[in-house]
Amino acid sequence: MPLPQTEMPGRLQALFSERGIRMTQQRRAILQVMETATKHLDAAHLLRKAKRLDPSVDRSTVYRTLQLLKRHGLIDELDLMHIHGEGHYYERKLNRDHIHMACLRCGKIMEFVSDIFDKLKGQVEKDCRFRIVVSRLEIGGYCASCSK
Amino acid sequence: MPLPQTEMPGRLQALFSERGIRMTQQRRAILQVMETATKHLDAAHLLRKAKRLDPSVDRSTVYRTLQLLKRHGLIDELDLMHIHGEGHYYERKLNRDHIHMACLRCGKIMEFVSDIFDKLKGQVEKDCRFRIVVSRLEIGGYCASCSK
DNA sequence: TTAAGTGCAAATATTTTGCTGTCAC
DNA sequence: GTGACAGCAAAATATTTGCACTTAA
Repeated sequence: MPLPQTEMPGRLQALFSERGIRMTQQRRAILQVMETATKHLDAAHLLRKAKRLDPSVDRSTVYRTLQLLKRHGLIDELDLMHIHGEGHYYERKLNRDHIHMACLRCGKIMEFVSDIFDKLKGQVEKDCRFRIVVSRLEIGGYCASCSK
Repeated sequence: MPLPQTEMPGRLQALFSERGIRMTQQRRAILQVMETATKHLDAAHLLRKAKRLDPSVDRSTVYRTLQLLKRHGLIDELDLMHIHGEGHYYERKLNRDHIHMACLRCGKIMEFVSDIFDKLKGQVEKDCRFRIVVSRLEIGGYCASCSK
């Protein structure tokens, strides 16, 4: 039986103290941005938004906090087909994994949850005897409006 | 009915002339490395190997050729969970898409072909009315030997 | 012939690191 | 009090670009 792939939802700050991770003013700002973000953020955007909450936040603290969050499996790192440059995007990991689709024409990002995706991961765990920690399915192509 | 997702197999050089893409000594070297590679190469490895065939090959030509190959859908770009640094890996696109699994402990990269994966892509095309051009499923976790 | 491709060097973009001072616990 | 964390500046890594010269078709 595979372990659950994702974290329970909950406030990142609460998860930090549960795990005994030290909370700082800067981390609080960064976590708050991650929690309230409505779209996928790259490191530069995250920095800019966190600076609004706490101007002392430095770029390196953003990167160090992102590493911390990744290590704890609290966020996912995405490429989104590098639609805007070579950097990465980050999102809060929620209950259920989802697929990301990026429209190569209009740049829109769509998300999609699928039982078949879960089934596929189950197959990989079973057939390859591979214990999945993190998975990422990203698709590039043309959305309904752009392929009309 | 979705279009086929992948290129027919064939020598990259032949595909170039079919499409009227100009062939140069440097591109020939780079393509030959891509064609004969037994594992996933990053830009730096590709450059080093291409230089052995033609010492005049420059880093920028490698990047420009990679862009060309990507634009023509002849190669796939992978992250392989950034197991060694932040760069990308490249592989010849063959008949059938496959999943990449990277062991977070030993660094081994595994590939897996699955009908369920094809079915999942079919579902995305149908349910989201999204025309898929390129797709990438990368999984990080622990391989059979490492999770014993 | 000439548009496309190349090397070279420099620029850009992204991420990481060393160090010294500060703060959470 | 002390070990973990911070900012800052600089380095490291990865990729792109401008330009003048070269070459494939």
